[in-house]
Amino acid sequence: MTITETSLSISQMADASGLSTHTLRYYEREGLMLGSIERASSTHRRYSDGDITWVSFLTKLRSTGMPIRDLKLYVELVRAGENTSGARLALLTRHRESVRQQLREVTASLEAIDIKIALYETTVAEREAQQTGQEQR
Amino acid sequence: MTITETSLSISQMADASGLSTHTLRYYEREGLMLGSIERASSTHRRYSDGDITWVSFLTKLRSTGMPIRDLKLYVELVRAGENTSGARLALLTRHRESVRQQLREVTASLEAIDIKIALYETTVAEREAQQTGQEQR
DNA sequence: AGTTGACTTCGAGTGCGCTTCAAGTTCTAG
DNA sequence: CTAGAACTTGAAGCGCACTCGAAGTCAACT
Repeated sequence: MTITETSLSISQMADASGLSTHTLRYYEREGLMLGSIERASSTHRRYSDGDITWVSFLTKLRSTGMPIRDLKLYVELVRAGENTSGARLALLTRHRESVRQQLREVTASLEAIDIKIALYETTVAEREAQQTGQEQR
Repeated sequence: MTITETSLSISQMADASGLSTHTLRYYEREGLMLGSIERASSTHRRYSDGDITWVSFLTKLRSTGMPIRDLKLYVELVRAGENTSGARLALLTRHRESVRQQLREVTASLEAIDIKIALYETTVAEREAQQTGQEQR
């Protein structure tokens, strides 16, 4: 049984996560990483499997609109240990509700845009038909 | 038959649109209004029915993430007249695709968050069960 | 006519999330 | 061993979309 321990350089991590190296360092500076990143050469970062998983979850929270401020709260709870699971659950549940609300709003606005598009489609089709008629004259 | 011509002050418009009076003036400054807003007292704005409809559509575009820059392009097309309907259709269609993409991404991230929440729910339930057990001792 | 509150302009300020810069250090390939 | 690419830090800068402040004008009520 071989355990494959992945360890990525910052640019590999950037590729893997879709974040820039700048953003990865920024997140670390902001205290969004669980612990301190291992340093292979005592200066160059090496990202572990755990780091990859963690950053991946951070991006899920970010892409659903959670502000950095709240990410900080969440990471602090995780660092504080198992007895904060209630608080973490509360935080995530609250966030989920806001995401759902956001989805409802975007979907509703999208419907209005759909209607507008449909309108333009008929307008454009009519204009094209008219132009074809002119060509026949 | 009575035609009810609505005409709102800026603060009424703010209430009606959900935007602040600051934002309404800002939009106007940025050239996002179709024409110039009527001035009742030659200084105080009066928003017409048409203005209300227009701002309402602007907010649909904004709430789906269209940047101000693109709103400007759109309003310029509308101002330029009927023969830009093809370009407007293209702009809106492109935006719709980006909104759909955005919805897909958020939905996917939300699923990951759902899974995490489910995990915490069992953890919290277990901790509570354990605590109850301790109380019984 | 006076007071209070809503309105005006224009420029500056804010918060967010990166992003870039500068100057130096370290790794890697030949 | 050396050249060049990749990495390091800390601070400054940027783009976006508002948001606020100051100083003054106008409206509506008593």
